[in-house]
Amino acid sequence: MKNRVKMARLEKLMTQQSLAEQVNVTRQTIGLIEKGEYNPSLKLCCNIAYVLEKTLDDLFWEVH
Amino acid sequence: MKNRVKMARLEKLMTQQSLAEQVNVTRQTIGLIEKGEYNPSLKLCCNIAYVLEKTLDDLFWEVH
DNA sequence: ACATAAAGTAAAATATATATTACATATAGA
DNA sequence: TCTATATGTAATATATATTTTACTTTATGT
Repeated sequence: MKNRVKMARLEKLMTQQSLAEQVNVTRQTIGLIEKGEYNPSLKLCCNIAYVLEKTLDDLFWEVH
Repeated sequence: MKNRVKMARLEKLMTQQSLAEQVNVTRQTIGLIEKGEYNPSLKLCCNIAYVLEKTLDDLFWEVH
């Protein structure tokens, strides 16, 4: 579950904590998603994408 | 969690059962996802998109 | 050197996605 | 009418995402 969340977050100069608050999860959840160790829910992915002003494909899609 | 899975599946003349088998979940899971009653995992969304030859955005993204 | 913010990490608890089993309904074909 | 296929739906069980709490590390500023 590699993704581009961390890059997109840093581009917006946003901390894990503030991203977490805006999408209503804990800092730990964001950390694990960025590390690729979680398989997050679609709803959470959408919320993250929305806050970071990206789309699902931008952050999570990879051509097989 | 509205989405366009059912449309994409029908376009490929594929049954819930066969889609389910190709992404390794049960028929019921596909049915509930199509109804929008589940909040599927990212991994499952990616697998569905891959089998249906779509991207995440094609099937699951909606502009807020 | 000290303090603070940000991030890494881990164990246990909780919430929920998904599986399993089972039964019902609708439709199309023989 | 009978049969088979596809789908809808529900209850219970299981796997796992996410929370909670807590400790640690790293960097930055004073």
